[in-house]
Amino acid sequence: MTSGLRERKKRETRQAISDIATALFAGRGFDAVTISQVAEAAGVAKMTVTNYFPRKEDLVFDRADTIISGLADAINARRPGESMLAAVRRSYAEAVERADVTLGLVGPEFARMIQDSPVLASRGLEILAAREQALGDAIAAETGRDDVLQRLVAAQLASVHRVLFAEGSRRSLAGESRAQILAALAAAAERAFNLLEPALGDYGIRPAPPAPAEPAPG
Amino acid sequence: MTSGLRERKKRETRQAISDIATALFAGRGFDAVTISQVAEAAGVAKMTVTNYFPRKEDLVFDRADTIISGLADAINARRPGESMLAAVRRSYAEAVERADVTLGLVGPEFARMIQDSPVLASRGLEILAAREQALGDAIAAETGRDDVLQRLVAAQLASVHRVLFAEGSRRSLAGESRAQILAALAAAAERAFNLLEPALGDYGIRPAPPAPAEPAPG
DNA sequence: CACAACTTTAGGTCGAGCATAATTTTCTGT
DNA sequence: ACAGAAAATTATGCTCGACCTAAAGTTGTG
Repeated sequence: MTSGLRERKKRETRQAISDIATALFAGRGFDAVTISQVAEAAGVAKMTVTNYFPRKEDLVFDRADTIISGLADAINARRPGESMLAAVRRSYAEAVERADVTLGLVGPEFARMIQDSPVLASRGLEILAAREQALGDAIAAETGRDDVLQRLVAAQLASVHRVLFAEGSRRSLAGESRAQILAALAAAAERAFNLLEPALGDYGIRPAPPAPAEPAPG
Repeated sequence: MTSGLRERKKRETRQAISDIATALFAGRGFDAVTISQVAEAAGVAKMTVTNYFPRKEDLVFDRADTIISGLADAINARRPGESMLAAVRRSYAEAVERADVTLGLVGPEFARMIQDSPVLASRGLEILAAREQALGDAIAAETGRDDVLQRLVAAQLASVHRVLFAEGSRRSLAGESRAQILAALAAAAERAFNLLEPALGDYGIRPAPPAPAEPAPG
């Protein structure tokens, strides 16, 4: 269950630690803040911080799971007749619609914090690699095949998100407004997905489902 | 100059340390060998190892620079009338021709060593990211433009190498022979580059050079 | 041959990550 | 409500990578 006092406290403690840590990092820089300082600021033991966040980077990339599974989810949620490319394109458009932070709208301090810390940048790469891996797994599962081609398709689809994320971060760092960035990203996404259209336009189209409760023909 | 005794000794020391370290790592695993042990085995002080290889991972990825600049070099070396895609395709074919190690023919122990160490795997991602970055820079320099499109082209081209590298490593780990792997990679590369052909076939074609010492027309 | 420039070494600091056991807090059954 | 089980948190201590500084050793040069 997720309703007991124990579970609630755990979630609260975890969130409190993460919040305080992010604030400290954004202010002084990731490498200039020690885990002990985070623990002290959060009013817990150093070991408790380590228990919740095995690596220091985890304090920053708290929602990594969502990002990692996002593309695979988009593939799995594609509609009948929709190609994988179309599904990813649609999921991106929807993310723009709701101004999703994971598009790169992370705020200047946050972007700078990551950029200034090799450890964080490296962890970012790991997350992106894991996302592409998860997408590749999903594609392999869907198509029933797993060779270079499936992995390359995954790489191409994931590349769009990745490059657009970099663009979003760049514009965010440059001080552009959120609306400005979203408009630019939407336009760039159009061009980017269009580039992939000839190669991937008819790849992984979900077949129409078996006819519903209509009287079967014959 | 690089001919003095001092320079020669430096190169020898560096190489000796790197060789001994790689042997130790391959035998016992990257994380199970400390820098002190490497230093002791090489007969130098711990600090000397650190001086040559600021990070422990550098002991393994010694020739990272070559890999990082490889794709950018391929772009820059393309022939008149040759597209960027064609240049990368050709450079890959040439690498297969000479059985280049960087295709993923790294040997089972080496591949396992990297796979078993999060630190090394992460450093591998950094190198791949740096290569894509360098390729993107080269493309931007050549085209005189640097926006999402150029970076996406770089991502797609680099993806081929990356996915094929993973395939090479996988087959290497599976115990396939070098010749077997090379044949498989060559075939897969054909399919992979063909997939990109419609999107990138006429991107970044190098213009014909100004006519040579022929009498100018008119 | 002496001095400058450079390399190597010695010794120490700091922080992340991990292990273990003790202690406190929450949950469960009666 | 209470005892005992289970889980979370804390206290303590260790190893190792990364970094710093000063001294000692080595090579190049006038």
